[in-house]
Amino acid sequence: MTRRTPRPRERGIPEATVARLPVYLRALQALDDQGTPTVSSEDLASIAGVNSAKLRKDLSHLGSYGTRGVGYDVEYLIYQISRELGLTQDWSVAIIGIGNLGRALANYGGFGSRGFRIAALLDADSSIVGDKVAGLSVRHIDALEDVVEGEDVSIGVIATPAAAAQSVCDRLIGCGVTSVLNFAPVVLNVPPSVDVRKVDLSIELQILPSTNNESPTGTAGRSGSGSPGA
Amino acid sequence: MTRRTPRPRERGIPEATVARLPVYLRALQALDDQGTPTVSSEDLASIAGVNSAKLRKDLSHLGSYGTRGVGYDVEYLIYQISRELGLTQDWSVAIIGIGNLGRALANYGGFGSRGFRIAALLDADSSIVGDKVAGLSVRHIDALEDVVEGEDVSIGVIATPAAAAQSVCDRLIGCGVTSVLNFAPVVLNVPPSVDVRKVDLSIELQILPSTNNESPTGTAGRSGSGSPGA
DNA sequence: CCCACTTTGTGCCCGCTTTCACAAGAGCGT
DNA sequence: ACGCTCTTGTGAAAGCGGGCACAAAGTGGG
Ligand SMILES: NC(=O)c1ccc[n+]([C@@H]2O[C@H](COP(=O)([O-])OP(=O)(O)OC[C@H]3O[C@@H](n4cnc5c(N)ncnc54)[C@H](O)[C@@H]3O)[C@@H](O)[C@H]2O)c1
Ligand SMILES: NC(=O)c1ccc[n+]([C@@H]2O[C@H](COP(=O)([O-])OP(=O)(O)OC[C@H]3O[C@@H](n4cnc5c(N)ncnc54)[C@H](O)[C@@H]3O)[C@@H](O)[C@H]2O)c1
Repeated sequence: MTRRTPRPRERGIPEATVARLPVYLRALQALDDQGTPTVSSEDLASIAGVNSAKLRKDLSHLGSYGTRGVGYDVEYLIYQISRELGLTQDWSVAIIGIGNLGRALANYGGFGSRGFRIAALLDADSSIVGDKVAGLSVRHIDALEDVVEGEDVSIGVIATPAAAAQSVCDRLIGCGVTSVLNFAPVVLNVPPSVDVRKVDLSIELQILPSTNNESPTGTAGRSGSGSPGA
Repeated sequence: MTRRTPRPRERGIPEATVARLPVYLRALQALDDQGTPTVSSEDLASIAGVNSAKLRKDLSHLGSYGTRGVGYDVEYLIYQISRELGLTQDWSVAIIGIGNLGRALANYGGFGSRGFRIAALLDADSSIVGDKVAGLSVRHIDALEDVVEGEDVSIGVIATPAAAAQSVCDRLIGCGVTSVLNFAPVVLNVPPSVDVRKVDLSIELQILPSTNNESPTGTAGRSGSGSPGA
């Protein structure tokens, strides 16, 4: 107890913590759905697959929202984490490249339910433009600037072939998008003000055998899931 | 009784390094394709989007394969990294859950070219079973054990709904699969001998806005999956 | 043979994370 | 009020990982 202000000039919550908040959030929502009113750090940590001390330290960055001897109020914690993650407002997302992966993403219902609205689908292939995917009409990539402005898009999802990714990214940034989720297997070059996250499925596969193959007999493997995030 | 395992783990390449090796590998293959015989750590680091000192340190874990004053031999380095990652042999992969995501994965050509052979597609929905996807016939989940044994599957990719993921995972482990790539938004419970990696697209999205909202300092974009590592 | 130049491999330091361990707080039964 | 039990919040320590900076090693020209 050294702080008195509920929301001090916090320089920011550690990145590692932020990366785990969504995991806690999902666990909490599951608990909420089944009517659990409160949960201890031990139980929540177990569901989320992390150490309970880590969970408590993570949550302590948000403030003291727990009650000693009792635990955390599930609904209240959901609200606090959502607020911290900026999920209390909706974000508009544009998906660029409506191929195998782009379609899967567009058809996935799990985004909308979390405050992410898929606002537009864009592709360069004129034989795809105009198709209806997940209730949206695919628009031509030339309209990118118009779409971003018109739909107030702040997140771009790149699912184009690798060769097109950088130029698409540049155009997104050019019209004000500050967050990019990239599925193409290339390193995108962006100014520091833009946040890029990369999801590379091939790399995940390549890491898999090596981590496990290394030692002949029972090594200390990893039980939880690893998303180093960085 | 306070001290448990003093960390028996030794003899391995740092996990953070392993996670970057595939990135270097891809950069090297691009160089090889265009006929470049050698490359300096500076240049390779630039392509891979990392610090050159970090790259050198990463490579030093594999051995001293560089030549001072010259750089690294591209082909030789490709071989060494591939060997370290266990990519010199082929791995059989089974995809379970042939929905939006499972289909995208099955249709993706980038896996086969890297030593991963998609050996089987499995689903519980009998209206899907028998369909041809990416040249493979979808088989019923009941045949999982037979398929794993018959095709010598060592990597399972779970693309089922969250509710089915744990049971599918248990069955995979039960018939000898030691590596699992999980796309379902749940934390899988597995014995330490099994390596699970999670790719959670929703989480990536949720992290995106918050990381960028913060202060302008040090928010250089760039990240692995989650990864953070994870 | 020597010197100037290039590039690797690594010692060292620093900051971020994780984990432990425990005091302080909160509820409950008596 | 008191003591017991449960659980949080957090110092402190340990462990990684990143990056600077430099000596060592290799190349090429004269
Ligand atoms: N499908 C997967 O499971 C998978 C796995 C790992 C990585 N990836 C990566 O994701 C990306 C997409 O994969 P995919 O399987 O969907 O490929 P895909 O070829 O099926 O789809 C790519 C789409 O992008 C469109 N496109 C091409 N250039 C464009 C441009 N300049 N602007 C807008 N759209 C453009 C194409 O018309 C096509 O519809 C690729 O970079 C791939 O390497 C995919
Ligand atoms: N599609 C995406 O972009 C996306 C994004 C993030 C996360 N995910 C996650 O990936 C998973 C799959 O997503 P999807 O969009 O492909 O869902 P989907 O509903 O389209 O496909 C799921 C498939 O799994 C099959 N299935 C169900 N139970 C099964 C069982 N016990 N054994 C074998 N197969 C079974 C279903 O028949 C269906 O074909 C989900 O967990 C989802 O949350 C998907």
